Amino acid sequence: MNLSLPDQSMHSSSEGCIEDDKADVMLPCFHRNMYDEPLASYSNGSIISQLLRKTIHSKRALDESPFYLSSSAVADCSQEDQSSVSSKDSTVEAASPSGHAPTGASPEGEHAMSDHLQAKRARVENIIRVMVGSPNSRQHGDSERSENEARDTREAREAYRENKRKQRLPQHQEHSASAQVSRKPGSSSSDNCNTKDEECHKLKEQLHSMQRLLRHLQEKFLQVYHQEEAEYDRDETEVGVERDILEESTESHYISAEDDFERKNNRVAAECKDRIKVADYLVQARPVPKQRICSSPEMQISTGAERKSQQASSALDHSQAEGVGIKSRSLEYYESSEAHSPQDQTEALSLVVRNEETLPCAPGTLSIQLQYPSARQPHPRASSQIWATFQLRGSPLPAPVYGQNLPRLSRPALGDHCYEIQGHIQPPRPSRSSLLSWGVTVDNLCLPHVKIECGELQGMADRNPYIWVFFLNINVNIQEGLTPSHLKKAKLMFFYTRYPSSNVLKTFFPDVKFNRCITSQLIKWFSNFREFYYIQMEKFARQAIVDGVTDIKDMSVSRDSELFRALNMHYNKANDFHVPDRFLEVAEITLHEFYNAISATKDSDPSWKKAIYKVICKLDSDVPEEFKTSSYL
DNA sequence: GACGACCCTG
DNA sequence: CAGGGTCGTC
Repeated sequence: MNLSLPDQSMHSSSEGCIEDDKADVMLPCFHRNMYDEPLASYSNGSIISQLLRKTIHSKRALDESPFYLSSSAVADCSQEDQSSVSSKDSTVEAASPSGHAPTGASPEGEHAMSDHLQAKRARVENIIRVMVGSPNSRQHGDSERSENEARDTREAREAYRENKRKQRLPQHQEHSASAQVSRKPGSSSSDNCNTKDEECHKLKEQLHSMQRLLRHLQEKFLQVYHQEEAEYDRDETEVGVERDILEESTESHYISAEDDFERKNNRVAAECKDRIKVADYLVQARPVPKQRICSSPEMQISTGAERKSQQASSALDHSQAEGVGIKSRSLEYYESSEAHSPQDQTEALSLVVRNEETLPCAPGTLSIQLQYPSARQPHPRASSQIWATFQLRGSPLPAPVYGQNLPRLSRPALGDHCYEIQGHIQPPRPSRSSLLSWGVTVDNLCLPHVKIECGELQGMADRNPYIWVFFLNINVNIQEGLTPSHLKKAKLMFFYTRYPSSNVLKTFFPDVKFNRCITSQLIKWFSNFREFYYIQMEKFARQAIVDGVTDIKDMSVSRDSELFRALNMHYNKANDFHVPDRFLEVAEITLHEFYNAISATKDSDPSWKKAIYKVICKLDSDVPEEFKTSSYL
């Protein structure tokens, strides 16, 4: 078994390098969807929303990144699209490979067009109108402009009654109208060929304008992502939830935001506030029978095939099928090589067991709180975020809850705007009847309600693309507790730092609500890691001496060496993480330190290792920023 | 005395 | 990996 896989860098395996991906952010969307797929596939909402959804899905590296949409970006594209719309020359026939005979593009020629073609044109214009300005936007300030445009269009094409009718359709009918577009095959005469070519050209221009918009949005996204990496203070956003929500609608803090965008932003905020019961949204848990937990582990464990299948599902599939950006999934832990069934997890549960004996467990509730960011947010652009805090309520929650597999946010396969809850709430010891109330999977716990709420949001987003600004930044935090994933993350962090400070731990476990116990436990973890590390070093150093090694130059640590394999197996059991070269260097230095000390018989001193510890402590390196992402693993 | 690191044990 | 004991530091 080759334990050193140079190509399995953490950047490429889980997130992808941001810089590398930057150029291709939208390619999957446009290369495939924009030109190849029929527009009917976007019938479930605005095309922009759908495209954003797909595009975002292709950019998983931007998870949890702050994002804001500058008004200039919107204005640019809107202007382009508006002009395209007002050209009144677009049609979906442009995408048809069949081609049709040309026709005159003059008003006279248009009048000669068949009613059928006119109807199609009207529908296409309607689609474009949906893309350019949402009904919500029209309601709040663009209505005059839209109506004027519509009136101009009608005046220019008096004969287009169909067009008139379509443009007056209420928003819920617009979707169905747009869905009809590509279902009707073209049947125009050959006289329309020139017009169609021109319309084809116009439509492509509109598509390109949308492409530019998306590129602009994603550049902004990346820009903010990089600027905010080290600045975010989660605690600031967790307090004063409702007050902040209220304040948010009147306070905008975008550095480069212009009035237009701020107005839209506040409008969306107000809309969210009205339509969502933001704070204190409690969903009652529904306990499931004990047998379901104890005797049906397959219900809790996703097989590899299942997981692949789940991950293969696109964001569109999930979103359209369920209308929600939050899904549950079996905990990654159970799919890893560390444990293959709940019963395998035993040793790490002592804390939980200890607590559950003193804390009665009643049916839990899952609180979903969508928060607008605090006005005290240190970074102005962070005010474009919504925080969705998942919090267990309703009964004493065993704390710390390490080993209990609380739902956690994970980098989703669904897209950056779609967050999922992974894991299950289940008693760590299924045999304990006192914990049956926790024996509910997240699926059964609350997701139907969550879906409803998120479905509302998504529906809003479909009608108003601007709300995607907020969707993109929904973040989910569990309130407290360390999960097996946190342990795995800590082990990987050990490759960089053997002596992390509590501040470092807090920084790199942003989804953990720190208290004294949590901090101690994390520190204890690293203490255990060090213990294993130094034991291995001493063992191999002594073995080298026994083997007759006389020069430390003969003691190197490579990815093929037995020492590295032992360490890698301990900290990176799944071997899905590319251990940094620096760790090999530190390991080699440590090995040499032990060798030299033992050779000098310093080990007769009871505290002979302390000098080595001091040396190794200084070799700590910075943990990559990527580890700050709670769903990094 | 609180806290953390280390050591040892299970 | 957790718990308990010891020791050093503040």
